[in-house]
Amino acid sequence: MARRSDHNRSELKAMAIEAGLEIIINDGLNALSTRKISKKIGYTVGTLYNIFKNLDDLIGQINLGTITKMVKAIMAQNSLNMTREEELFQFGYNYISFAYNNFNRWNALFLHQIPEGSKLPDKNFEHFLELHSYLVRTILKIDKFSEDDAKLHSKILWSSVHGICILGITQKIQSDSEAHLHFMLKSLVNTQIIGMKQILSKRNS
Amino acid sequence: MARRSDHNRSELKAMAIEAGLEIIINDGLNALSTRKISKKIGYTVGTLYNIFKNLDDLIGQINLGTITKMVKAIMAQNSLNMTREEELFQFGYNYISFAYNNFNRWNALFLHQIPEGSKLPDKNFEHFLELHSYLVRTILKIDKFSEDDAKLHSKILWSSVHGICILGITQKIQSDSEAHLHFMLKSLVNTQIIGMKQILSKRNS
DNA sequence: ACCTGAACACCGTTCAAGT
DNA sequence: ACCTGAACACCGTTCAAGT
Repeated sequence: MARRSDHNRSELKAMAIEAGLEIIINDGLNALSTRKISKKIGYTVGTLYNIFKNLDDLIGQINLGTITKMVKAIMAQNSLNMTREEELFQFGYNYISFAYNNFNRWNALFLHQIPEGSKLPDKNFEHFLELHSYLVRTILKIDKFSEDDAKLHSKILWSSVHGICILGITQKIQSDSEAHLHFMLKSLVNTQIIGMKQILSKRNS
Repeated sequence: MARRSDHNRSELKAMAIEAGLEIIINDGLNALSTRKISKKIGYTVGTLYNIFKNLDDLIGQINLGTITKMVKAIMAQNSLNMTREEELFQFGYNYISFAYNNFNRWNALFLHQIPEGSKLPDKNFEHFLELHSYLVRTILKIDKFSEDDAKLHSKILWSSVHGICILGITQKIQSDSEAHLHFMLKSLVNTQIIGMKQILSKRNS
């Protein structure tokens, strides 16, 4: 048997990614398996290995879609008539909202850790670059920061927002609602901006 | 066959936890299996199910040990001749150091997510309470914060430190060394403290 | 009471064999 | 060239049967 060719290579790929995504959304990354995907798309497991290197590769491609969607969602409702400070807050707000409303999908980005060898950064995360440089640009507009300072602060802010997000949503700090996460975020951004400005003005005096 | 009784219940429990911990430390949580543990301790899988409810339970007990060790490590070198600010920094420093130097073990705390049902907070994390309240007390000494403010800021600081830690160590933000994580931490704590004070003094004026 | 061995229903991955 | 089916080496969990 073989060579059904009901679907070409790229169709199969799209079907597999779609099917896998559905499983992740409904039951989380840990519920995902090659066998479930193949059953869903009506092909044998072997077929998946014609298209993907292995399960890690497949998950990576699913996650790439999530990252793309996330970048869009975060950039979407930004920067009309906002102060710089509001822009930073909005960024965090969007980050948290996406995570909260797409939890399994978002969580899969961080649960998926490629085995050992490659201590290289996950290629997928380079697609957040647009967001990173948006943050840097916004910080640069707030005050006379050096490029290095802005990069540093943007990484700190990004990480902090992520920390609130992951610990809050997975209930590792007491935090009862999305609203409360946004409240923490508000305070974080406020203190961070004020502190950044202060340090800068002290250094320059 | 059966009833070897070479080891009593609590010995078996300790052996299983020890064996499991070793696997996690060497190869990460994803490499852990009941079958590997049982082989290591020289008993059948079935035996593990006399002692633990299931694998999640077993992992939970391994993680409890990690949390205990982590709390000790963080509290150990604290608060002699330090300013409040230094104490906060030292807290984060210890947090990051522990994570960096016990990565697989520390990471297991966050990779292990209990299936679905219980949206209750992971009982294990209540053992961080000592650290949380230490943070709150330290913040209260920095300035005239209300109890609520101190709790809020301690949660934010904790989360932010965690965010730097997890994104830095797993290479999701560009950060090349433990030293650089400490550098980010330094900046975070500085800006956070200054910001907190400023907001407080503005509110009171 | 404690432990085993076998069973069940799952995994990821490979590959000879079919069309 | 594409797909299958079977195989291999693994999983978590249960439980009758032995001591």
